[in-house]
Amino acid sequence: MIWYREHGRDLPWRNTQDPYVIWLSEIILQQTRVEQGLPYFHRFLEAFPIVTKFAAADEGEILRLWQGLGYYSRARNMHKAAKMVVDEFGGVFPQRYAEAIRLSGVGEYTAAAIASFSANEPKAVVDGNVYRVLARYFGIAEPINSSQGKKRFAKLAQEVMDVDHAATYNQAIMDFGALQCRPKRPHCAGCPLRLDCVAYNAGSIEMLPVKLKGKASRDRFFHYFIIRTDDHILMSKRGTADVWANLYEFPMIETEHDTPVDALRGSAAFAAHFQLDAHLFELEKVSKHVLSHQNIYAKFYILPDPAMCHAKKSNWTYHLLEKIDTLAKHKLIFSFLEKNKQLINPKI
DNA sequence: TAACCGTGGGT
DNA sequence: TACCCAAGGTT
Repeated sequence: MIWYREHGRDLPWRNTQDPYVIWLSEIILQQTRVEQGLPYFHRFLEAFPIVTKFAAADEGEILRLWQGLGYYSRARNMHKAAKMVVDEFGGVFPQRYAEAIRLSGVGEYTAAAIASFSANEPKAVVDGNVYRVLARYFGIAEPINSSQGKKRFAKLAQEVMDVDHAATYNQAIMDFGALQCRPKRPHCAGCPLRLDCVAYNAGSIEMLPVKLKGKASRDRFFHYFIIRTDDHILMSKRGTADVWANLYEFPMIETEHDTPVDALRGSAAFAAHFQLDAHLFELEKVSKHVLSHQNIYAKFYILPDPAMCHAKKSNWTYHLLEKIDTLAKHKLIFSFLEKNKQLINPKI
């Protein structure tokens, strides 16, 4: 397609038919901008040039490489998937849709991407770009995030795809959505499809696609405690049932409402872990972190005397100060560490 | 099936 | 500012 040759972006995973490399790039790019994902793609490919190396790594190393990308379940699912490739496919990464979709973290979109880009299997990709292009071109006002809408768009995408050029078609329609039929201020004036575009002719480009709104975010209040000896610092590994699963952070207490330090020190949760007369230095004002479905208000405190922490939870463990770089942490923590290096490393 | 899962950039 | 969006998937 001429348009693609002129405007398509030259990205490293486009010049390969290796399903492992395609899988790597597709998982990294889920809900992620190319500019943000690109360095991670290179980082992972360098650390794990083949899928068997990925499978052999430990989860901590993978999460550490993933640190900062968000949606950390993608990293854990990749590890599972790599092990599945070794155990169930003899270490040969599957190219077919029916096989790829069995892998953890690989859904319909990613399986279609792997199958079409690696083997030209005629499976249409349906991502945010495709929803937008189809909704506008065919003038479909059905919500793209309702279950019925998803089925309708998936069916339509498969019907209109060029089955003889699956890889090129899939790449092209996504590029078309990203660059030409973009969300805001699309380039309709010079669009080669505008004469047949239902939404363009109806003047409803800006209204499509339709997306149902989710419910509002909830507010959460996190209180983090910096507890260190001369050469160690107490860190806590998060559980699996909540945000930032399996990542490390400082020991913390969550409160139901915005809680001033004095009220915090009087709380049962505080008494469960700390001496009641423990000194507490408040470090920063509350910082707000907006996540997908929650607003997290975080405060940091220093507990100058580590002995005042008398009851450590089983997931609270001391780590050498010089080793905390090797722990996978979420953004709230590693950006705090970045801003407060002198607190953690007195040698600086 | 609707809720949940991060982070960053654009408007 | 507050919201939308970005190469989605799992439970």
